[in-house]
Parts: sequence; structure tokens; C-alpha cells
Amino acid sequence: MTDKFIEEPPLLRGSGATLWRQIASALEEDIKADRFAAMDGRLPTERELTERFDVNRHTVRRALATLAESGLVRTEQGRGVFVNREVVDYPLGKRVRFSANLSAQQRISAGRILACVKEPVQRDARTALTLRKNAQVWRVERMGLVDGEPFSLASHYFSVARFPKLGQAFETTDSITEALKSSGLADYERHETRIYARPPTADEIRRLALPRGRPVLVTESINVDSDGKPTEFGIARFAADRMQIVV
Amino acid sequence: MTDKFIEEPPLLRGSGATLWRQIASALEEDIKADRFAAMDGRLPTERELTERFDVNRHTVRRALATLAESGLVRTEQGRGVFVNREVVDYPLGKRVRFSANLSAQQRISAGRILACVKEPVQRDARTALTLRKNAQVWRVERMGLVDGEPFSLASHYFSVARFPKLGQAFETTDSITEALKSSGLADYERHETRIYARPPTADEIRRLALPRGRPVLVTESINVDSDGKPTEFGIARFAADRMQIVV
DNA sequence: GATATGCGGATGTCTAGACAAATATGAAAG
DNA sequence: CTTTCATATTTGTCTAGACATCCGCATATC
Repeated sequence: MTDKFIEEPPLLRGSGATLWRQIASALEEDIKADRFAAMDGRLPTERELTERFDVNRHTVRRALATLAESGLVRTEQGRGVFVNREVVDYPLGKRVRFSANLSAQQRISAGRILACVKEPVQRDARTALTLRKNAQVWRVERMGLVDGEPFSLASHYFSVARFPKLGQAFETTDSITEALKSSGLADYERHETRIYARPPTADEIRRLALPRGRPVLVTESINVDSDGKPTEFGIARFAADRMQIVV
Repeated sequence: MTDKFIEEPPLLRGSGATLWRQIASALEEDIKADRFAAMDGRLPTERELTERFDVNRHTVRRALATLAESGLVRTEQGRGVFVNREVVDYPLGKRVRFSANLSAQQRISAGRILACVKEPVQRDARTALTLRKNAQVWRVERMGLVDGEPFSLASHYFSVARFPKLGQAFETTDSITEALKSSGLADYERHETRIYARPPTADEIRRLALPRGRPVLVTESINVDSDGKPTEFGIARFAADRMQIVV
């Protein structure tokens, strides 16, 4: 068949169940069956839905409003209604490892090292890592993936003096933890994290596949080794509509 | 003035701010200033609000819907729209004292002893306090108040054999903890609590100022002393729309 | 006195249509 | 090729009216 919805059963009128509830649950079913994937998660327009269900536009809007209320979809004026990707919890405990926690959420996390360069330390990283002026640091750019989709963009800074051979490690692994281990750092924990949000750059919009007008959530975190000495300064940018930080 | 809303400033039309948002915030302000107290927390009818703001009924309903969404009011079909009294958290930890927790919630708790009688123990209390048949118990009826409003009705049972002079203590205090202390019980903790709900009696409707059709939430709890011996059996009835139990 | 019945008033649902605001798209201009 | 502009599309807001459903209350009936 050419149209998935051509055989839509008519709504039950005057049966106790309201029309808008029936529409909402029909759409909810479609969403959960991923039937809007072909339209990149976009729902039919309100006009199309009025034809599909043969009701007034306001009745469709009532249904969409409840779906938006429950977080299942979001409406964007002038663009359409879109299925919300599921929100990923991002816990910020001292000893929590993101990938381990994601496994608990039945998700697959992965990453890709985009770049690894040696450069003079800049202001924030220098303060965080307590380095002297003009010290050399590794800057590692990494894209985090959840279920294969771009999820985060992170810049990690490490002292070259402390980890002289860290750069080579990233030729064989995409994991920060692995690379640090091969450089002699067995364990670390989160020391301090600051969280804020800002509008995205054009690059972030493209790389994180951000919807128009959505901010990026930024975390700046300092990790320390078992002696409490700072080992890493990281700035991570997240698609704010796809995750929430849990403290 | 005879009408609090007679001088309602007209809504700003075409000023960027939507009418329903202006209506919602005007009503929110009225609610927070307690201006519906004279009507027992009932808002004007939708028809009256359309006249007050000079808009269509649907526009008023849009505003009311958002207020209901945020929990500020509740609508009852065929009756009206009512201000929700704020919900009080009632934690059920072993060592938690209600009044102390309420202070943390910026509320004032108090109580009033309604009655204190000596009588033969009944079934539930006898099981809970492990007393023999026909043993005498104190039954203390107490009304709990939060911010001066009736909040709970509780029956407390204590063994007369264990606390022979407890009855006199309530002539000078309204606090259960105080009275027990004067009878030699310095400390106790919560042992077990069962929770259920049922329709209220006429007396409970009156004393707790229950809205029509609302159930009472009932807790049956056993407190024990530091040796683990049961000291108190209590049945408390709460207005379920004014509190939630936190376990 | 207790029980039905009916009525008015309240909120709930649905339809119909208009205009506003934001967006997407393609044509025209530089 | 890029920018600007007009236009069509899409969602947002508001109005108008009809009927349904639920509630409270007065009245009638047994």
C-alpha cells in the first residue's frame, strides 16, 4: 500500500470516548511503532490529520496538545509537529561512568575522536589544571554517540607534561578512559561540574542535529586522580532536548 | 467597594502578550493574594470571567487549563473551578518528626487535643500494642493543624498500665511527644505504617473541611520505644487533597 | 420522611471560520 | 553565488455557537 494510514478505522462518535482522546492514542501508537520515521519524525500537518480522522482542526489540536504535554511530541510554529527523541538521563555522581549508566538505560553509547592536538594551554583549562603559563596541553575533540546518534561534543584537556604519550593512544581507541589507562592513570573521579546553557553555534547545530532554536547544554567539569590532583578539564556540549542532567 | 474586580484593567490586545496568558497571570495573582477565600476558594464561573475580561469563553478556558495544568486550580464538571490548597509533604521515615519537617517546608504545625478517655482496648489497638483482653487504654483524639487549618484527625492509643498518668499530661500540653516524655518515654520511632483510603464520614467532612467526593487518607501506625516494645497505636485521617505521603 | 423528577447552571466537547506569527521555498536582483 | 523579497505553508490565537454531561436544588410523589 502507498499510504500507511489509508485504512484508518473511523472514530467512534458518541461512544463515551472523546474524539480527541481517540486521536491522541492513535497517534501515540503510531509514534511508538515508529511510523513517522520515514518523515524524519515529523507528524502529518494538522490539516492532513483533520482529513485522516475527519474532525475539526481544533479537535486535532486538542489531541496534539496532550501529546506535547506528556512530552511525546513538540510543536514548532511554522514548521510542524515532531516526535521527541527519548531523553537520556545523564547522572553526575562522583564515581558514575556515563557508558555504564547508559547500559542500564538499555542504550548503546559509543564515541569518535574527531581530533587530538598539542597546543598551548588556554585560560579556563589552565586554571582548572593548575598549569603554568604557556604549558602544553592535549586537546581532544570527541563526539559522543547514543544509539548511533550524535549526542555530545566534548573538548578534553590534559597536561602534556603529565601524559606525554597520550596522543598516540587515541590512534587505537576512541575511549578517553582507555587512553588514560594506557598512560598510567588507572582511576579518576569527578571533582566539580558547572552547568549552563547557551545558543548553539552553526557547527553545533550541524553536528548535534539540533532543532532550530534549541540551546546547547554545556558542562565544564574537572576530574581528579586518587590523590585529588586535577587530571582533566572537559567541556561537553549536549543537545538539551535529548538529555537531562541528574545530580 | 462591593466588587473586588470592578476596576479590572482592560487586557492589552495586540501587544505581543496573548490574552489567555494575561488572564492566567491575573488569576494567578488573585489566587496568591487569596482573593477567592470569600468564595471558599471557588473561582468565578467561566461566564463571569468572560465578562470580567471581555473575551470569548474559549479564551478563558485556555487560561484555566494552564492553571489546572500547573496544579494551581482544579476544575470539577458541573460545580466550578477551585483553588487547590497547597500539598504538604508527609514523610514516613523511621526517625522523622512531622512538625520538624513542616518547619523545613516553611509551615506552622500545631494541634489540639479533642478528647482523652480511658476505655477498654478494642481489637486493632490490642493486637498492635500486644495487650491482654479487657486491658485499659488511653484513647487520645487529636486534630492536627497546618498553617492554622485543620489537616488531620488522629486517634492515639496507649496502654494505661504502662502510662498510668498520661491523661493528666494532656491538661497542660497538646503535643503527644511532650505528654509521653512527662510519662517517662524519652524517645520512640516508627515501626510500621499501613496506608489506605476510604470515603469520609460526615464528621470527617465537617472537621477536615473536605471538598465533596474526596476520600480521606488513613494511616495506621505502630510506634515502638528504644527496646522495640510497642508504645503507641495511632490511626490518622488526612485530607488527601492537601497532603501526600513520602516514603 | 424518603424517593423521583425536572430544571437551571456549571463545565466538557466539537464544529466553523478568521486572522496573526513563524517558517520554508523559490524567484528575482545584485 | 549570495542576498533579498514575495508567497505559500504551518502552527498559534481568538471568536461564535451548539449540544453533551454532570451537579445541586427545588418540587412533586409515594
